[in-house]
Amino acid sequence: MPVARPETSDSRVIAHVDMDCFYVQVEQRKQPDLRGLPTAVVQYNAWKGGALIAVSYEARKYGVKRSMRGAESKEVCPQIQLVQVPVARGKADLSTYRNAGSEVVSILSRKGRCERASIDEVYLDLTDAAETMLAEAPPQILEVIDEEVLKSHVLGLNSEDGSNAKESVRKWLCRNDADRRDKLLACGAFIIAELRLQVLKETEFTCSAGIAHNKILAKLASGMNKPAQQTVVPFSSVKGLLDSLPIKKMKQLGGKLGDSLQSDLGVNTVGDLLQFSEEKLQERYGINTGTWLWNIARGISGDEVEGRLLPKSHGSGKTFPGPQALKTIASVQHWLHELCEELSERLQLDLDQNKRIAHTLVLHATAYKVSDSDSHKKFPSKSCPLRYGTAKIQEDALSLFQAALREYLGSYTAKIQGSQNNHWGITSLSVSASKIVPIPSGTASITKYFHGHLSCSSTKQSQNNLVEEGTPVPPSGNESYSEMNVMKPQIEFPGEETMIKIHVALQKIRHVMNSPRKLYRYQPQDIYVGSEHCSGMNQSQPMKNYSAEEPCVKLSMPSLNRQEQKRKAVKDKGTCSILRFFKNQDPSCAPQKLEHVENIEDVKAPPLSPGIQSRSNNCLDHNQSELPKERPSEDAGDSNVCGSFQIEQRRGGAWSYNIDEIDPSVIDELPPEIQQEFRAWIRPHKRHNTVKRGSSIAHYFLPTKNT
DNA sequence: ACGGGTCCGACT
DNA sequence: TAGTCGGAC
Repeated sequence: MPVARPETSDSRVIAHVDMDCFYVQVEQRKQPDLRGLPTAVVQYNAWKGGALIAVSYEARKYGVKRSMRGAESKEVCPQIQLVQVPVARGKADLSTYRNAGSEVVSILSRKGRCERASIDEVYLDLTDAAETMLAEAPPQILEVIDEEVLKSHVLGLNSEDGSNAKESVRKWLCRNDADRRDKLLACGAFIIAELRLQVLKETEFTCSAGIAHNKILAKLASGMNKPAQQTVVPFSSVKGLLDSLPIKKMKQLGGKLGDSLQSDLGVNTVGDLLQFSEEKLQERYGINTGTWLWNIARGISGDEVEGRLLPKSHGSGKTFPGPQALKTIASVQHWLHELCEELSERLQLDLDQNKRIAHTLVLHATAYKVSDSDSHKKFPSKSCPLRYGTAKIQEDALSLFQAALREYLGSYTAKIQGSQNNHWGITSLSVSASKIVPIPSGTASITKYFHGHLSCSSTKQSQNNLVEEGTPVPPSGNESYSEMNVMKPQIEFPGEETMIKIHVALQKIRHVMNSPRKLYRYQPQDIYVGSEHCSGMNQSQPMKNYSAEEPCVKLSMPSLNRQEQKRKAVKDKGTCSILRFFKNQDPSCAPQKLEHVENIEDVKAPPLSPGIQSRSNNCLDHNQSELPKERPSEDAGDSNVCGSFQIEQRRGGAWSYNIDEIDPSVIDELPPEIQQEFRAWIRPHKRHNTVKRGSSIAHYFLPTKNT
């Protein structure tokens, strides 16, 4: 449960963007003939036409639902087009959808801090962008307002149905006497409309969005008008919205907690929660959940947009329902091999593209067992340090499985392994990789080291230059990789093996030194400090309070000043409206190659100053890490790169990270300047509260909760 | 005997 | 910490 920040006057601008039936859209882009037709994506066509995992809005009109079987959907909608999920290694392969999701994230992350919430959803913190717009180009001064903005739904606006809806939206957007918080939301609506249009132009995907003062309300709103629409929740509409909102509609309350609220407390709407004191809720649901509920009832949530563009883990799994259950070790091994191969491939991609390393391998399975006293026992999960290389992962996964199976079967040990057994069956298997952290390129000496190989002599100076051109560096010295990427194209790596040694060794040190992030629970008299206790060396947490003079945001906003100019540029293609965008596309045509569509940056942001301009192109500052870059053309198999991992791992007694276990000889092999930094890391570090809070400390102060 | 395959976060 | 569990898409 996210920490709720009891900020009653939250003036952030948060957006939630939700792709419309995303998998369907991905398939429709691949196969444009399917556009406009009732379509669904199914996987595993074998049994009853496969299971639907995404349904187009055309198909939904016929009553087709997710979780129908393909055959079932044909019954209610005979003309439905069913597209199969790609299969690789005998299992569903979602990589095309993951990649499509990344395309979207890379666009949405241009205007502010961006959090990849799932394969097809993101949160954006547009506060700074909206502030800037309000200061420099508030809606009132705009002569022309984009169609897409006028089509926003504004909750609580009395004429939502009237024919003059657009006119009333326009009035709301431009109200001069409005609450400042609502003015900011209005700016957010402009920014989001533009981003959604940009997504459409560059990817052909439509999405819906919600704009509100916090994540949970934005999320709620984004689902209210779909597809291809956006919904704003003005501050003054929150109470009215929540009063009548069925409790289970709220994120996090759709499951057992929502059930309990209904049956145990008789709470049917979010508004009903208002009757209960915080203490009462805490008493029943615990201190965290209780406080969270109390706040949610009031539309309050301090959950922050994280600034993370990449997933935190990778997994690959498959179910083997009923009769297909695996009953021999050999078959388990076979499937583990398939799953591990996929996982390994994705890990290798992540390493190549994002310079990240996963540290933990986890095996999950479900199983059944016949006639045993505790046949209901769950199959335990097992994990171990992750060694790179497909074969290693396969080997380790199998060991984990066997350990888990022994535990699962208990005293009841199976003797026969070769052939069928009658005691147990495996109904699902999955392997996943977690604790994925960037390889440490941010530390000064390593950056220097790289830079040295770029034939820049003065290391200190070059470091500074890099920092200036790259991303603002959080004081903790672990940041995103913009700087690496800046130089990447030219780098001759100084021997990949050496580098990997450095990385792994540094990772271990960090691993040891990182204390787990503590949940900071709000107490009324407290100052809010988020969850930032020990962000020091953690995987770069974004600065929550990056300074107001972020060049990136500043720069992108003048584009809104040039609203009209931009309109003209776009107008040539017809209109800004998303619906009209599609009308203008000849459905019989092959999809346009969008790579060649003119970059809107060029249209809207004529060069200001060269230095700044280049920054705006690299506008990832709010975000922890970069999106995957183009796939390197060279094949990324299990290369020699992995070899050095293993050497290193073996020497250290690889099964637990202990700082004492780091082989000093590894360090000795490193270049001198890195050695030095290394030893500094090993020494007790004092980076506790050096986190720069920036000028807006006030941001962290809370009004005392009244009443 | 499940929508399947993944992700995430809290709790202990 | 590793492992479990719940929730969501």
